[in-house]
Amino acid sequence: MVRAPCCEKMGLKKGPWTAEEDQIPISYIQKHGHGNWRALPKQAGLLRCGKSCRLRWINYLRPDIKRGNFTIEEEETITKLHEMLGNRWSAIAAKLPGRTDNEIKNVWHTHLKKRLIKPNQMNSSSSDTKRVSNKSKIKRSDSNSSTITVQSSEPASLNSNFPEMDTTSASCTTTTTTTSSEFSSATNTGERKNMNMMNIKNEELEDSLENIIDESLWTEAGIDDETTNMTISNNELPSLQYYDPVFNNSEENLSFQPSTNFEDDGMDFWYDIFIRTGESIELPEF
DNA sequence: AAATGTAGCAACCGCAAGAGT
DNA sequence: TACTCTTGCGGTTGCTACATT
Repeated sequence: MVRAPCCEKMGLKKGPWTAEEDQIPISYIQKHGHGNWRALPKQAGLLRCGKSCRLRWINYLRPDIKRGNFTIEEEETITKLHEMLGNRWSAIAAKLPGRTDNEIKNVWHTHLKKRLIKPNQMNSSSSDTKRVSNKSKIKRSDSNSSTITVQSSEPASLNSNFPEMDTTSASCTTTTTTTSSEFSSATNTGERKNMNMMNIKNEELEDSLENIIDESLWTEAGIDDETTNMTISNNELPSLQYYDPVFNNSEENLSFQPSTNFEDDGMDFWYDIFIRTGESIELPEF
């Protein structure tokens, strides 16, 4: 199939829409609807391509568009849905009435992603906050005592698994940030409102970890099945203490207990977070 | 005050899927 | 079945406003 000539070659306008231009598709669609986007600008007398009209309508002119900043609830929804669906913006937008995929995509890239990545970016790319880690390790034990450890100072080799991520950040640590952020919010300053979310059953934990750290990551990292632990940095939450999540055998739930064992590098606080099911764990020596 | 850097957002581009012929 | 056309999606770009040096 021969590609249609671009807008400019057809003498059509590109770039930002004016208020006058906006009125044309609005009144046309009010009268006729938008059966055929390609035909719409011709019939409405607009020097734009159909694609541009469609985009303008969907992202801006639609009457049911919700204006204004995203609420905290909306942001939380986006974060959770993105965790489940990935970059399927239209699917995420479908769950947020009045919000467009483009808008959600922008919010994700400009706000939400940074919130999740920030701690680990410091870990991987900021020289003055870099923790000296003698080795990267990602290990997983058997299903009954699945201690997950991500301790990465060499994330570059993992980037191919997460092409959507900022190349300046560590894929490995970025991936685990989702988990660590949840831990942070669950344990920060005694605010335990998210604890229920983290009180997940063993299988769910396994499932969510499978989503967060897929098998190719383990392989790519050259990691075998042994022990695991996770290291994050966090100067966004200076009041956060070191928490040692200890699996509760009787309830088969994941729970957290504060620990006095934390490390101060001078610039940042660093936390090793252990996810473990089945039995209590021994903290390493720093 | 000017230059430079950064963030936010609207719009564009290329590709793929699905419908129609 | 093959081809054409349209639509929708996700990635990317470029403009503008604001912040910093």
